[in-house]
Amino acid sequence: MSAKELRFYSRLQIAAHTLKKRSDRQLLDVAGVTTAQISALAIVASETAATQSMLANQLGLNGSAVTPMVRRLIDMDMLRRVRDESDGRAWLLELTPAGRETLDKAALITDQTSDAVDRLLGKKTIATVVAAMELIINDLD
Amino acid sequence: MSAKELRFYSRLQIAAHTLKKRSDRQLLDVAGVTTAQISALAIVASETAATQSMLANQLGLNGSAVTPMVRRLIDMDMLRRVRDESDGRAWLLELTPAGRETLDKAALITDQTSDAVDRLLGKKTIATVVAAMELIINDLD
DNA sequence: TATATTTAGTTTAGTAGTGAACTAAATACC
DNA sequence: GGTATTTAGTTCACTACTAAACTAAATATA
Repeated sequence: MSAKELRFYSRLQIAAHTLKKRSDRQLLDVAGVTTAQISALAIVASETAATQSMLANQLGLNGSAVTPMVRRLIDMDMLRRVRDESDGRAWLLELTPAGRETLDKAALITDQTSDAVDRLLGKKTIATVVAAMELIINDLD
Repeated sequence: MSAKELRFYSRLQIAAHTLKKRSDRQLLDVAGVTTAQISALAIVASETAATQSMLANQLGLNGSAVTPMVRRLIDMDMLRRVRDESDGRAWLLELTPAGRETLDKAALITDQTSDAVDRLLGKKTIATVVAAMELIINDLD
């Protein structure tokens, strides 16, 4: 059966959306942030010199989506930004203590979700799906 | 490797978003509609008595998302709606000739995307991924 | 039959994304 | 060194989603 016959596109979109909805609900409840915001905080935490364009790149987003997202995180006191000394156009992003605390609190939820996915799909299927997602992200002409 | 270690959630979200972005661009260019709108039109076309709650259900959306989506499609003259005789709360949705024409035109693009996915992933992987997405949609507690 | 509950759809305020057009800094190039 | 191009970020108008609170019709129940 082909991608068309199996309605690959629809099922991928609906599954991603269903999982996002569930995670957003739990995260908002426990840590007061959305999954998109946690993704951004996680990237900033893992990079020594995070900029907005790096964020856009790693999240697969347009730069214009990152501007309001960073603004909201700054308003929430999760993130701080300073001008990059070596590039007057760029901002360097860093976590505030509150941002780090939120990231830790959120990990309790995201780990639970991962465990549920492990139980539901099994390691072999997870590896196959992740490899397929990598191909779609990087190699779809 | 577990879902957590492989960052299953992130990769699923980014792949779904990347594919959506690409499809939206092509569809808007050729048929003047988005992938979300085509999904809605496709469901209305396949059901004999489509209502908004059925649409919400099949798309995994909240009902409140469907109201403005249907309104836009009616404004674009792709969809018509009439009160359900047997249930005074519900609307019955049907395609206009322009809606059917758009759906046909869009199929040229969505088929191309499916073909690209077929070449990129292969039938076996596609079947595995679709089965995994079904599990996430239906069986994630 | 009257009341309670469920179901279909809407409204509102907020988050999250797009693409296009823009400013300003950095870089390439002749 | 001056011009052209690229890159970082912003703004704008738009689509698209959420949860919560709502109206009104349908259904269940005491």
